[in-house]
Amino acid sequence: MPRRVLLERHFAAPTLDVARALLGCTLVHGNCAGVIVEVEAYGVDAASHFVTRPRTGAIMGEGHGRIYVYSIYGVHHCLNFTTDASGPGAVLIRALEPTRGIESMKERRGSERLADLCSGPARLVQALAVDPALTGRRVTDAFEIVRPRHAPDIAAGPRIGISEAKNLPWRLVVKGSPFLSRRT
DNA sequence: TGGCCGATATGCT
DNA sequence: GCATATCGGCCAA
Repeated sequence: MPRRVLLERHFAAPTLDVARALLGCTLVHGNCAGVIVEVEAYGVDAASHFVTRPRTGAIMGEGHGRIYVYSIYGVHHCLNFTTDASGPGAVLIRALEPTRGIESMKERRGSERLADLCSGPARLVQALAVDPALTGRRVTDAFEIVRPRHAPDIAAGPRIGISEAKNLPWRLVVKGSPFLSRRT
């Protein structure tokens, strides 16, 4: 049975295509894993770190298939994978359905409730113990991303928590998942 | 060097 | 639904 693992070249596609492909995939990091149920695409739009954080966000334009972990509101960190061989881009991982290492996740998160472990970009970074120092490394060095047998049903809407470019429907979710960061 | 703002999470009303 | 902690990144001065 073939392993359906994403390779560096899969991140070379346009950002929205990569975002769609990531939904439903199992993201493995250390002893923990979860199914990706919510992502957001960022390019050169007004809400993108490539524009608003020209120094740290420059990594979005320096190749694809790289890890970009940024800090926000002081104590939080969020995980992105860079995309698009022909321009700046990244996909923000916003929520997972926890599948493996759940006891570790509960300890790190200080919560027993399954839906609180990875339902938010900073929550999943804490649950999986993603190290911000991984920024710049290859995605495949620190993560294994396994495709689902069947593509999930996807819904799109505006991205969360931004003040610019609110109209772009670049937040993609697995339709009906109870593990989203917000109800749709 | 100071000040502003943010791709958030949490707790309270 | 709303307030706010908390500090890195950025830029103006």
